[in-house]
Amino acid sequence: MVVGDEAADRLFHALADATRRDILWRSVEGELSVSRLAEPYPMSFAAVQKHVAVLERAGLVTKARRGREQRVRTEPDAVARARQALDHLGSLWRGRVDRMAGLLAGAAESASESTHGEEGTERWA
Amino acid sequence: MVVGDEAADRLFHALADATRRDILWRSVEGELSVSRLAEPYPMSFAAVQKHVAVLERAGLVTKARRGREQRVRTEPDAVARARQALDHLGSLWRGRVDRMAGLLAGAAESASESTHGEEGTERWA
DNA sequence: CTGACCTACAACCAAATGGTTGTAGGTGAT
DNA sequence: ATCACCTACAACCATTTGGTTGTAGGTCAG
Repeated sequence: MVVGDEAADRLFHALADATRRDILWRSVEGELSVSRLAEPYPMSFAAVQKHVAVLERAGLVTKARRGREQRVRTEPDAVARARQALDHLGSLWRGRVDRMAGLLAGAAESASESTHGEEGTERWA
Repeated sequence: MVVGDEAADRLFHALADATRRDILWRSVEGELSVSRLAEPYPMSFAAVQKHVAVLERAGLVTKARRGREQRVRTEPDAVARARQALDHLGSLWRGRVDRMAGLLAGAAESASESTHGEEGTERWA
């Protein structure tokens, strides 16, 4: 593990399963109990429980006791973090294109710091 | 697999590993050969080869023969797709908040189609 | 042609994943 | 108190994953 970002590992891993994404989708629309969430899926309740646990460890959802059931709520900050990561990747790519365009154009503005490298910035914000 | 979106599975799974993210990051900055990419990591060349294969199956990178080596290039469209997916999730969440705010405010603009449900839209675009 | 290098792929292995069933602890209603 | 329900968690199993080594095919330089 060269870059060692456990949080991003958990985040993307949690998103890398259709059932979990579906759970997340449905949790966005309203807080549901775990058993209510489990109903549509062709698997045991325990399996869904595990999926929710994965989402929870990734910080994508939180559980809150509401009487005897436990309601699952999405945590939008985590989603925003994942988006930010991909945004950053996109900006890197755009930066590369800009740099190449700059080379082709003859490197007019050589003093610009935005193309300097940016090695010090955190990779995942 | 309730929603059955294999592409999203592969996409997020590919992103769910620090080494693969690092490879992707470095590939954005410039096309490198597989062996050049493999150099920094404390694992065998074959292991890195497998990581690149995972990124390739996810559509995140493509390989192009350049003489005897094979240069790895990032495919920005796939990154954009992943971002779109998370954007959609974010917009769903925002929509829910708006809907709740609307309920609290007394549902002034009831004719708005933006809060109607949107069940027909593809989940991953 | 030979040797060095880059790549591809198979075989194998330990560990993690995704699923199951079973058991047990709380909570609410009767 | 009892019953029904929701949840948590352990034990277990098949498959996948991430890593290894080894073998083999191309491609460039000498």
